[in-house]
Amino acid sequence: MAEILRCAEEVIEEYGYDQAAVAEVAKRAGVVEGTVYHYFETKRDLYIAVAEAWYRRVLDANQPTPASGSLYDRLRAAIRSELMIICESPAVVRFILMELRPDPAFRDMQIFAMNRKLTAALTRVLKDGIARGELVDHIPLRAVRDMIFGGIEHQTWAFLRNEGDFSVDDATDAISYVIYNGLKRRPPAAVEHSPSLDERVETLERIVASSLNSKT
Amino acid sequence: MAEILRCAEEVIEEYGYDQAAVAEVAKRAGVVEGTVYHYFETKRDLYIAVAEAWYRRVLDANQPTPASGSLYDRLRAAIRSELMIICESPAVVRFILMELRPDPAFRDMQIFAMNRKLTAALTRVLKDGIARGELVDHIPLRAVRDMIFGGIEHQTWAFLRNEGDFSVDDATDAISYVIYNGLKRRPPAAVEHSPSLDERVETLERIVASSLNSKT
Amino acid sequence: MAEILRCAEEVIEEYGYDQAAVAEVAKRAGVVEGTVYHYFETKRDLYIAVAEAWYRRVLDANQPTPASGSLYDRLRAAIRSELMIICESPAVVRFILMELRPDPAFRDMQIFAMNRKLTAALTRVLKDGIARGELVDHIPLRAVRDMIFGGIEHQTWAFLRNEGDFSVDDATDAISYVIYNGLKRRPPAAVEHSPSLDERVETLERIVASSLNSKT
Amino acid sequence: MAEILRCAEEVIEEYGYDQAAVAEVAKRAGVVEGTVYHYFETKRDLYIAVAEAWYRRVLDANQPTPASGSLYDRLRAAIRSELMIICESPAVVRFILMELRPDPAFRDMQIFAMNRKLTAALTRVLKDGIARGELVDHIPLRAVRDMIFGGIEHQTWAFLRNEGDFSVDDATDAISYVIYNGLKRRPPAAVEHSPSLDERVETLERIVASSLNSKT
DNA sequence: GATGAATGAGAGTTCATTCAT
DNA sequence: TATGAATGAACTCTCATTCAT
Repeated sequence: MAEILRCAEEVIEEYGYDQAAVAEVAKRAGVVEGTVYHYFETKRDLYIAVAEAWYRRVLDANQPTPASGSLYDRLRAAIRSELMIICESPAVVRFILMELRPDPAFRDMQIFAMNRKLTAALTRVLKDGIARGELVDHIPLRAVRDMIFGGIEHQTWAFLRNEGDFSVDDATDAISYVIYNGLKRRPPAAVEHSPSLDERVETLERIVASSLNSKT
Repeated sequence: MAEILRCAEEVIEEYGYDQAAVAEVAKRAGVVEGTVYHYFETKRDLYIAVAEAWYRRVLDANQPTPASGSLYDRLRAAIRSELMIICESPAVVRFILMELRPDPAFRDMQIFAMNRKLTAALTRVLKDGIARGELVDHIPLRAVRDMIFGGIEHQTWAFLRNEGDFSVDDATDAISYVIYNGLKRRPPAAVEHSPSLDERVETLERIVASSLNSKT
Repeated sequence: MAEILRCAEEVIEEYGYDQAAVAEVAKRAGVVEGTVYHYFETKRDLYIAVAEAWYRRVLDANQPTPASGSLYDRLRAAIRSELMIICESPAVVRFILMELRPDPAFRDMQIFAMNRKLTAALTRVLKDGIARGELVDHIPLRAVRDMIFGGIEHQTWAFLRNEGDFSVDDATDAISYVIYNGLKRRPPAAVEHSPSLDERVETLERIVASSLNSKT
Repeated sequence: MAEILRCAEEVIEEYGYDQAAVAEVAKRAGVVEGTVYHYFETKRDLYIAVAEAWYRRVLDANQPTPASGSLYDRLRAAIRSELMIICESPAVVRFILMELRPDPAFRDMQIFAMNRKLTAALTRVLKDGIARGELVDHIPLRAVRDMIFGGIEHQTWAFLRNEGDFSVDDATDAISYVIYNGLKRRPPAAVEHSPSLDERVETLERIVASSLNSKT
C-alpha cells in the first residue's frame, strides 16, 4: 500500500491529477487496478491519501521558522520554506487547491488542518508583524497569501516547462523583498498623492544623484 | 459559427480546457459535433479561436492606461485592468498560459502578439518607474508580473468557487499597494535605520555646495 | 470538373482509395465538397471517372507493341509498357483491381473494356507465342498475367515505400527473362525427373566448366 | 482473449486491415470494445498479435521442405507451401507486407523473424540452385520472390472474391513451372540458337582431351 | 451550376470503476 | 487480501453525403 502511494505521488507529479491514470499507478506499483481500488474507494481518495502522506512527511521534515530574529528574516524564512515545498510537489499542492478546496467538506478534512499547520508559519509572521506595528494592517492577509502562493506557482510552472532557469534563492529574495517592503508601515504620506516634505526631499535627492552620475 | 465560439467560451469557463468537451459545446450551440469540426480542425484550434476572439474583444474595450498621473495611479490602473480581464475569463487566460505558452510555436501565434499588447501596459508602467528611479531595479520584472498574475488568479479561483466575497476594487487596492510599496526605491538604510530629515537635509546641503564649487 | 478529376487522381495516388477524402479533393480543386457531389454521385463514381480518364490518356499515349520482331522482344516491350503504366499510377490500378473488379457489374463497365484493351497487347503476344508453338500451352494465361502483374505490383510497393531502389529496366529484364524462358517450349524431357541424355550432358558440362575454373 | 484473437483474424480476413473495426471484433467476441483495449494497446497491436499467433500456428504445422530430391521438386514444394499459407490468410500476409514492413522498427519485431523463417525455405532452394549452377544468377532474388508472391496474391484475391475457380495444385504447377524453367541455366544461345547434341558432345570431347593433356 | 453549412454514423481510444473468484 | 477480466460511458476526430439557397 505504501508502494501504491509512492507510485501515485510519482504519477501525479508527472501528469497532474486529471491525467494521472489509476492504471498507470497500478502498473508502476506492480499490482493490478483492482488492488488499488481495494485500498482506496476512488481515484480521488487515493490522491487525498497521497496528499496527506506528503503533508505528514513535509511537516515532519520542516523545522519551524525561528520566532526570533528580525521580522524580515522570519518572513523570508517562511516564504523560502513554502517555496521549496511547492516547488518539490507542485502537482500535489495544485490538487489540493483545485480539487479539494472547492469541496464543501474541505474544512472537515484532515488535509485542511494539515494545510493550515503548514501555512501557519507564514501567517504567524505576518500577524506578528502587524501586531507589533511593523506591518500595515489594512491589507487582507488572504490577498497577501495569494500573491505569495500565486507568484510562486507561476514561477514554478515556467520552470517545470523548461522556460528559463529558476533559482529558489532568487525567487525567495524577490518575493520576500516585495512583500516585506510592500507591507511595511511608513508615515501615511507614503501613499498620498500630494507630495509630502519627505517626498519632495526624496525627489531632490534623486535628481542630485542622477545629476552627479551624469557628470562622471 | 459565432454561436459555436460563444458556447465554447461558456463551456471552457465552466469546466476548464481539459474538461471542456466538444460534445458539450455542440449541444449548447444546437449542432452536432461534426459541425464543430467542420469549422475547427481540432478542439485545441477551437479554443485558440475562442481565445483570439476574446482578446480582440478585450483589446477593443480596454482603453489604454493613461501615461500621465502619478506612477502609483498608473500602476493601479494597469493592475485593475488586468484584474478585471482575468476575472472575467480566467479559464481562457489559463488555457493560454498552460496549453499554448509551452508550445514551441507560441511566439508565432496571433495570440502571442495579442497577449503582449494586453500586458504591455503593466510592463510599461513598471519599466518607466524603474527608469525614473522611482522603483528599484534589482527585482526581476518577471517575478513581479508573476506575483501580480498569480495573486489575481488565486483570488479569482476562490471567487469563482463561491468561497468568500470578492471585490475587484479591494483586490486592486491590496495588490497595487503591496507591489508599489514593495518596489518603491528608498534610501538603502530603509530596512535597518531610516535617516532623519535633519540628516538628509545636511547631506543635500553638502552635495549642493560641492556641486557649486566644482562649477567655478 | 476536369480540375476535380485532376486533383482526385493526385489524391488517390497519395493516399490510396480508402484514405482519399472527398474533402481533400475539393480543397485542392478550389471548390467545396458539394460541388464534387454535383458532378459525381458518390466518391466511388468520382474515382471511376478518374480511372476512365486515366485509361483514356494511357491508351492514347501507348503506341501498340510492334507485331514484328522476335517473340522475346515483343513480350519484353509489352511487359515494359505495363510496368511503366502501373508504376506511374499504382493506386488507380489497385482501385480497379480491388474495388471495381469484385463488383458483379464490373464486366458491364467501360473500365472493363478499357482494361481489356490495355492488357490485350500482352495477351496477344502470349497467345501468339503459344499458337506458333514457341511457348508452351499448358499454363493458364491468367496465371501468367497474375505473375507479371503481381510481380510488378510487389516491386512497385517497395519502391513507393522507399525500400531499396528500383529501375524500370531492371525489373523489365528480370520479369521478361523469367516469363519468356519459363514458358518457352523445349523438349518435354526438360521437366521430367529422370534425367534425359540432354540433362546428363548438361550436368557434365557444368562440372567440367567449374573444374576448369577452379584450376585457374 | 484467445476468443478475441480468433474473431480478429476472422474480421481481418473478411474486411482487410483498414476496414477491420475493433467494434466488430468485440461484437463477435461477445465483449465490449474496452475489453479489447484491455488486452491490446492499439488496433495495430491487436493485429500484430493476430499475425504472430497465425505465424506460430503455421510454422508448427508446416513440415520443412525436404532438402533432398531434385531442385524442381524442392522448389515446387516450397512454392506450394507458401501458396497454401497465403491462400488461407491473405489479409494477414497483406497486413504484414503493407502495414508492418514499412515500419522502421520492423526488423526488430518478432514477426520479422517469423516471416524470415517461413520464406527461408524458398530462398534456400533458390540460392542452392544458383550455387549449384542449375539456376542462373543474374536475376535478383527479390524480383523472383516478388513474382511468386505477387502471382499468388493476385490469384488468391480472385478466388476469395469468387471469381472463377481456383486449385492450389494448378496454381502451384503453373508458378513452379514458369519460375523453374524461367531461371534454369542453359547454354547462352538458348534464346537464339540451341546447340545440337552433336555440337555439345564435340565441345565436351575437346575439353576433356585438353584437360588430360594439361595433366601430363 | 455551385455553394457551404450541417449531418450522422462510426472510428479509435481512454479510464474510473465493478465484481466474481 | 488480491486478482484481472470486463464494463460502459465519454472523448476526440473523420468523412461520405445531403440540401436549402
